[in-house]
Amino acid sequence: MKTRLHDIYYTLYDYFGPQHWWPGETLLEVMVGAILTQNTNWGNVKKAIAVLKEKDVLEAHKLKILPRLKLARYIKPAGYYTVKTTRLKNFISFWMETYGGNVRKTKNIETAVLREQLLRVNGIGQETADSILLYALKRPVFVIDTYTKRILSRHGFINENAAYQDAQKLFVQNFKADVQLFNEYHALFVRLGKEFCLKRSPRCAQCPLHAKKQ
DNA sequence: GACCAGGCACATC
DNA sequence: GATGTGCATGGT
Repeated sequence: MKTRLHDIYYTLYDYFGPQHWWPGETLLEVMVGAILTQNTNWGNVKKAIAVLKEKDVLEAHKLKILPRLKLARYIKPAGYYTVKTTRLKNFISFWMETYGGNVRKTKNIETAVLREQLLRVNGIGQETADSILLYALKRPVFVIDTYTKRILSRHGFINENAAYQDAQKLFVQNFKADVQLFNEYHALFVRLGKEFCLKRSPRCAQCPLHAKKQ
């Protein structure tokens, strides 16, 4: 059954086109990016990732043995570099110890189990876990971030202080699980958020969703 | 110089 | 369970 959430998807897709998410050449780059981008502008994350590439350490086994002080220095442009160093180290330990850094070993693990394992890693919350699940491990979970929440509440789907699950439930109930759709839809929300729904943006009324209603 | 950015954990009540 | 706070860089 078609709902307004379907209409919004097509409106955004027509307006912006495909977003080609997640930007990243390897699985690990996507995972690392998911942690580095926590409450951080993507432009800063790109700088940090560029340094990791330049230093040739953007591989699980290399990050595993990289001294914390060096890692902290490399990721400095992404901000919060002390906590993020710990978070990256925690994640890499989990990834290496549980799956040997090998995505094929996750093949027979249920998405819900993987999600719980990720959430148990200190420094990985719901959004980061879901980003890793969707964009790195290709599991059909919908990622809820600040922009998505803001847009959903501004359009009356949830209230402003709704829980993560409340927002996520909307997509579980209205769409059948589809990695490509969830990938594109979330990326489109972020694009819309960046361009039109900034906190003090005077452009909110001009966004393609508002324009279409009139 | 203020404000913002693709969160999360921890302290405190 | 809700609410507040620290974490930090770089662009606008």
